[in-house]
Amino acid sequence: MVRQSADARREQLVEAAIRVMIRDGVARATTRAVVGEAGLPLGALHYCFRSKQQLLHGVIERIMLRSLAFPLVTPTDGASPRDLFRAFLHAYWDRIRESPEEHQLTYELTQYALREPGLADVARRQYQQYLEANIDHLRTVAQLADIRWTMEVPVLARYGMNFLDGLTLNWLIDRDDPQALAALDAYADHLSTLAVARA
Amino acid sequence: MVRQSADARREQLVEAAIRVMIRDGVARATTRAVVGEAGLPLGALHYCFRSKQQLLHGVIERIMLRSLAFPLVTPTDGASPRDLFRAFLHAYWDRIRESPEEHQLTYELTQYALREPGLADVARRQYQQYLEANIDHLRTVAQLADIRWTMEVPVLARYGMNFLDGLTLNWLIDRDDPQALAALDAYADHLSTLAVARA
DNA sequence: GTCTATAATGGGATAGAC
DNA sequence: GTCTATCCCATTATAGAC
Repeated sequence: MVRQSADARREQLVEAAIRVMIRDGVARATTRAVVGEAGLPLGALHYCFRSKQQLLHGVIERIMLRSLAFPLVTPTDGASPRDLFRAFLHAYWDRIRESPEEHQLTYELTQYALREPGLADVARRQYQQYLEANIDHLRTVAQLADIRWTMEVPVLARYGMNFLDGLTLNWLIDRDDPQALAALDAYADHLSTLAVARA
Repeated sequence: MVRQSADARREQLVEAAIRVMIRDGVARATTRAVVGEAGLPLGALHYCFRSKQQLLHGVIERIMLRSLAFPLVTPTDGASPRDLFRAFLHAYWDRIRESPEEHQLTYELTQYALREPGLADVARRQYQQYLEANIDHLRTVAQLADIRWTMEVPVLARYGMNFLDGLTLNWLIDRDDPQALAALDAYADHLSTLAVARA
C-alpha cells in the first residue's frame, strides 16, 4: 500500500463511493462496500471522514459538479437558429445517453440529500448553480445564433432546465429514445419561437 | 384488537407505510416503523406480505394511483384558451402545493423501484399510465377550450408531463414559488401558441 | 389466526494494536 | 499514521408459543 495524503485518500474514497452507488444504488453504498471498492481497510473511512454523511457530502458535491458543464457546439455557417438549438440539445442529450447511470445517481442523491438535515442545503445550492449555468448557457447560445430571447432569460432557463430534468427522469425509467427525441425536438421548436434576430 | 380480514390488514399496513415514508423517507420505513405506525405487532407484517418488498409493491401502486387523477376546471364564459390553460395548470399546481410530501414520496419510490429488480417494471407501467392520462387530459382540455392542437398530442403530452415533473422536482428542492409560477405561466403561453380554433 | 421471542445478518463507529 | 478486532445497534425474517 502506497503512502498517500489524507486528501488523496478522501478523493479515492469519494470516487469509490460513486462507483458503488452507480452500480448498486445509494442505499447499498455501505461503508464496507465503499472501502472494499477502494481497496482500503474499513478503518480508513473514519479517519478520512468524520462520518458516513461527510463522505456523502463529498460525493454529492463531486457528482453534481460533473453535470454543470454544458457541451460546446460550434455553429455551422448558414444554419438557422432552430438548427443550432437542436444541435445544442442533441449534444446535451448525447451526454445523458452516454452515462445514464451517473445521471440516475444524481437524482437518487438529490432525494437522499433532501431527507438528511445536514445535506438538504447542499442539494439546494446545487440546483441554484444549475440554474445559473443554464442562464449563462442560454446567453451564450443567443450570441452564437445571433438572436435575442423574447422572454426573461432566468424564467426561460428554469423552464428549460425543468423540462430537461423531467425528460431525463422519464427516459431513465422507460429508455424510450424515439419519444424522448420527439419531445426534445418539440422543445427546440419552442425555443425558435422565442428567438428573434438581433437589432 | 379487532379481528380483521387479511385484505383489510394489508391495506392498513400499506397506509401506515405511506405515512412513515412521507414523514421519514423510504429508507427509514423499516418493518418495525411500519407496524409501529399501524399499531400492529411485528409478526403481522410477515403473514400479510411475503416480504418487505411485497409491501413496497403495494405502496408504489397505491401512491402512484393517487397522482393519476387530474383536477377538473369548469371554463368561464368568454375566457381565452390561454386563460383556460392557466386555470388548469394552476389547479394542477395547487394540488402539488397541498401535498408536497406525497409528491416527494413518489419520486423517492420511483428511484427506489428502479434499483429493485422486482419493482422496476411497476415504475415503468406507472409512467406509461401517466402518459396516457396526460394524453386524455390534453384532449379534454382541447374540447373545453374549443381548439385543436397543432402538434401530435402524444408528443405534446410527454413534453408537458416532463416539464411538470421537472418543475415539481425543482420546487420540492428550493420551494421557490415565484420562480415555479413564472415557469408555469411560460408553459401556459407556450400551449396557447400550439392551439388553433377548431375548423 | 395471532403475536412473542429470537435467530441471523449487516450496519456505523471506535478502541487500541502496530 | 494505519489497520484489525470488536462493540453495539438495527435490520429482516422466522420458529414456535398461545
